[in-house]
Amino acid sequence: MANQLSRLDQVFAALADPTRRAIVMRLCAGEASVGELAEPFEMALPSFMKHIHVLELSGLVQSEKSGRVRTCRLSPEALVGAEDWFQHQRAIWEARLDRFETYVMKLKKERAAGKQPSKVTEKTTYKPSKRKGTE
Amino acid sequence: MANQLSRLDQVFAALADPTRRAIVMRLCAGEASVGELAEPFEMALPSFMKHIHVLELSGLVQSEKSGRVRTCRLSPEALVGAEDWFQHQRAIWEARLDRFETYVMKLKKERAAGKQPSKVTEKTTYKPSKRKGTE
DNA sequence: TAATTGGTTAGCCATAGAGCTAACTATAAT
DNA sequence: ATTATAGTTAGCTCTATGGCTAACCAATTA
Repeated sequence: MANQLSRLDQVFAALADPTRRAIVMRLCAGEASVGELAEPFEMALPSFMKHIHVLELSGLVQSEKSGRVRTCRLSPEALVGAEDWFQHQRAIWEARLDRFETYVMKLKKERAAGKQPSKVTEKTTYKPSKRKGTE
Repeated sequence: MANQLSRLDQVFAALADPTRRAIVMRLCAGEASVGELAEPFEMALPSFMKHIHVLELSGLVQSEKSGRVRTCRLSPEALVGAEDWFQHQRAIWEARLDRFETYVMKLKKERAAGKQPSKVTEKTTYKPSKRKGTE
């Protein structure tokens, strides 16, 4: 489980490089040999191989050698895992937005009732009473 | 547009660090000051501030100083942008899977008709005729 | 006015990352 | 049996990253 976290480290680190993202994109369209993958890049093969290796370590790519050619394919679990992380964050984010909406609604009602909204200045746009409790 | 690509670099690089992912997760639950954000970490403040800075450069976080306290909030566009990247790859990946399904269907029909499937060995599971065309 | 708090700047260090060349291995092709 | 192809290994450079301490503002608070 703690291992899963470091797996996310590796996946995001792998995707932080444009060459590696291009490789992943290419592999989304179907498997390919190292040579085929390397062709569009002006990079020396050993440098390119390092990228392949990083992708394999991250779990994004699997490869298998048959004869003298190594064939690479996408291993989508890692990709999906990273996507899940975003969706999870968005869920939290949107839940907060919902709470914010209801908060704003309450403010509007208070203003409609002529009350002073309790200390909301321009700077502190959203300041829930117990900020510490949300961690 | 090429700038968008390097923006993805920065977003993924930012998210590759567990400290920074934790900060983003924390900010999903609502804005916070640098001090509040730093508190759970055993890191020296200047080190922590570097993480905040990386997050700001990536566009994931915005901050504003009022008095002597700097308040940070999530800036969700960058997050959504990265999520989009995954969804786009998955769309391509799934389209290919669909094509693969129809390919397998065709194979099955051929086998049912007693034909030899044209050169599909155990190793080359999916080998569309024109692989180069898919780039 | 003096002391505290909340960040910030500057500068150092150690490791990791991305690139290279050169030399090597093993499988195909001639 | 050579030669060519497809990767691989080893080892180097250079820069970026993540961490630290020490010293330094600039707002609050006492």
